[in-house]
Amino acid sequence: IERFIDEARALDAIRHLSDNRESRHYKKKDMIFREGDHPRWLYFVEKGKVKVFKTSDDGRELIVKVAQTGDFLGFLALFKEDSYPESAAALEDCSIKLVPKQDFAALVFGNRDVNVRFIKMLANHIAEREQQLIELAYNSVRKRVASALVKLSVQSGPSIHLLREDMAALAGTAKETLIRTLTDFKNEGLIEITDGVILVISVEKLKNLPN
Amino acid sequence: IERFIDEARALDAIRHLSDNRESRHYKKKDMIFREGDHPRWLYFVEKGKVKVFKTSDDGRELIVKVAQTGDFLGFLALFKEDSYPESAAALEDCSIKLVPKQDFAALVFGNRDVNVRFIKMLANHIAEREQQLIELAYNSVRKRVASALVKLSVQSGPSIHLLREDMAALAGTAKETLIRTLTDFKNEGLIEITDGVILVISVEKLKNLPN
DNA sequence: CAATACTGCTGACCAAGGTCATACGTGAGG
DNA sequence: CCTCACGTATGACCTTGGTCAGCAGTATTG
Repeated sequence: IERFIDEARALDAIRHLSDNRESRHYKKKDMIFREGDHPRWLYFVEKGKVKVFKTSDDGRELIVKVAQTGDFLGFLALFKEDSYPESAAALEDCSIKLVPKQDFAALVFGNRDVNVRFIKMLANHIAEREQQLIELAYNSVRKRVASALVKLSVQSGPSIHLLREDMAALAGTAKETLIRTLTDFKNEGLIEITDGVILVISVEKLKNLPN
Repeated sequence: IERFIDEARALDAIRHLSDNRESRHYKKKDMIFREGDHPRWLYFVEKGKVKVFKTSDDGRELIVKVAQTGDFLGFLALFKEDSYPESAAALEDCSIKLVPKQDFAALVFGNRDVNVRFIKMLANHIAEREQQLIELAYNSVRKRVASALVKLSVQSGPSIHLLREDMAALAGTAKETLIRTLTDFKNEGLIEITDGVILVISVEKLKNLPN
């Protein structure tokens, strides 16, 4: 399959996609799009962190992904052609570029390198979601919280600045249970907490948690 | 995006992909491929039902999808280019055609209609998995079992012939709990059970279960 | 034909974790 | 300056559902 793609060329084309677009500013907690909305743009995160989440019937949130600088949002709806299957909101102040969906589609279908790259990205997303599925199904809250901490620290460094409510939504548990688990980890020396900001001490131990 | 695709032509090309391939026979419970295996073929289900599942660290199964006649299996690994992120096994005797992965790749990247169709399919898969994610995270076992029954009856009729163990793996719960939930549903008149075969009586009530 | 799986089902028990209530500290606004 | 909103933290309680055990019925094997 490698013969189908020039990785560098693809990334280049994708990067140019967001050039010269008007960028919009969102403040912490602002909604970017809502489950059910009709898609008009593809969103490119220029700066800041964004949560992508689904809401259950009784209003509880599950964060499916934390996107940040360089990530695209909302590409799913472009191919379902009806409405977003998820919502997105700013976790901190951020600036986001809006790419008209036609431009994105034209690039994906007009440029073979981008096309292959995009398919790979979709395939990775599926694999990622399936991994989350077994974890949610059969792992204890303790392991899920640990896994969330590891993911966060891998993608944006050991210092994690997130609302407890959002961390809970990321681990798929209740806020109180998350807090208790964090204090456990603190007492076990796996993390430190100062002014609500979590500092991951031992990624390795968090990864290889028993039970 | 519709301007990019001729739906009928795509389906036609895809159907031809599996023509003139040697078909292999699997008996109930035979493994088709294992998580971690290296992919060589794409699998096309000619006849029978197949479970696609992941296994947790402690050996418990979560069925991610029940595939059947007309479905393709194992396409994920073709684009991750390393190994299957899931396993597949026959739920009943079935015959499956093996398509060399190069042929599939050539079709996907050589035929625009198929390309668009395939991307849509991947996008739908992601949306589907995300739906499963919130359900697993925040719905009671009762609702998850109901949802599994609905999905199964929608895709292959009201009469469900599955091992309790597999139904449990589909709902992400323990075998015993699944059985208890089924007898509840039976007592409430939502399903009937004769010789272990489940007959769904009221899909609507199962869909709109409270709590 | 006996013996040993395998599958469906039920009971008893217990722990993980969700819910509700409350308290404390901090920052914003009147 | 007081009050209110918000975020973190902890305690008490109780439900959901997982685990272990046992049993009956049927299929499979030597």
